[in-house]
Amino acid sequence: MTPTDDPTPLRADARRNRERILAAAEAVFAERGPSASTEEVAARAGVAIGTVFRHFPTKNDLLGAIVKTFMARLTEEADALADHGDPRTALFTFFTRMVEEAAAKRTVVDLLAGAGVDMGVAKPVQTFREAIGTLLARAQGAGAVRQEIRPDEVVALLTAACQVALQAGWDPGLRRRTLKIIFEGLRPKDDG
Amino acid sequence: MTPTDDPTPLRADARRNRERILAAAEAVFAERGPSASTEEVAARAGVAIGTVFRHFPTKNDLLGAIVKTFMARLTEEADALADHGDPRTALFTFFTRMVEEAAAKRTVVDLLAGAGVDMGVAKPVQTFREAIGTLLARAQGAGAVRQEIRPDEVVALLTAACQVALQAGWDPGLRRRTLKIIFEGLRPKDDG
DNA sequence: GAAAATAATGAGTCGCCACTCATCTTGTCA
DNA sequence: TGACAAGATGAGTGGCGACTCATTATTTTC
Repeated sequence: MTPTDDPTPLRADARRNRERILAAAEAVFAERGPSASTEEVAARAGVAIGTVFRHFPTKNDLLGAIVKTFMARLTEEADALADHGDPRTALFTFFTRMVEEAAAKRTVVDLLAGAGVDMGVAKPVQTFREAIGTLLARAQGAGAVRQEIRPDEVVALLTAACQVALQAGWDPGLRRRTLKIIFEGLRPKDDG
Repeated sequence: MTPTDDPTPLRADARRNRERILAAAEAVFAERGPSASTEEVAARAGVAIGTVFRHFPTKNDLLGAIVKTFMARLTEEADALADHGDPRTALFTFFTRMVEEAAAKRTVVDLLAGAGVDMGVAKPVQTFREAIGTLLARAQGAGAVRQEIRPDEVVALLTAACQVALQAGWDPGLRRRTLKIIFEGLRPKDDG
């Protein structure tokens, strides 16, 4: 379980380059989406193209690594809200925050919502869904969300909202109003 | 305005091929999305690749033609519902129908929601938005939708739902339940 | 401070795909 | 029916992008 006792520890320069590549890939894919070229990632990382492929044998592996990191970050955030936030608002806060970030995370949104690309991120995605489930359960316990709503539906709505947040011409006002409609749909009828 | 008095009417075989290409393109792009190759369209149409490019000088032109047709069909459908349907349910009926079709219309959904590809379909899209606006106004007039909701928000929600309907693993049950949440968000508070 | 192991380099390969054009075919019209 | 314009054909071009590998460079190790 400890990541430090790998069979063959990386050489110093290799470790450094790996980090640079991940950082560059995150930036490039965030801007240009998953179809950005590996060349561009290499250039941004200040590294030759071959080095990228040494660390990540296929482009899919690179994308998978990014998505895994991002999902972990989101899960952590959801867990923190579940532990320390107001149960009545935590789900809505998280939802809003994630949609706001969506525009900057084109790749993750595209891949999560997109065609059935697999790339071995099933486990992080599952963990993420569980974190959402916790937020939802707490909101329901506090009477802020209708009882019959299931985690799958929330994840679907969340994905949908993020997808649309990528669109051009989505000003913050429209985003806020659209989210409000979704939230109204989640709330119990008698909620003020 | 009459499309028959073009400067140079098409030859019989050209007219026939044009129709075949459009039909093939609609099918291929529906299945494989907008990244499907022009070769595949030509093959499905039973026509050489050069013929496709004679009728549609760029792939974008071909995509634009398909999208235009589809938007026109949708607009027509929305107008029909506005004229003959129950105002209380017409918007919801249309919404549901369009989302159900989304899985079969990958290209249109991708392009509508996607990056700012322009391809000269601005006018049909505008017309479509107006048709949605009519449906919405009638639903509001009948008290089936809250007054403060604007057409832009409905279009955003519609696009979002269609986007997500493309996902693998979306069974009809999940789709129905998710749409229900959205519809709850649109309805007035005191609505049964 | 070499030798050995590991990593970086980047020109090159391969396949895909939008698009072209010289040549052949077919519809049209007198 | 024959001549000509309009259209169809499909091998070819160019560019792009994922991926390879022989060579060169840098660490590590003793």
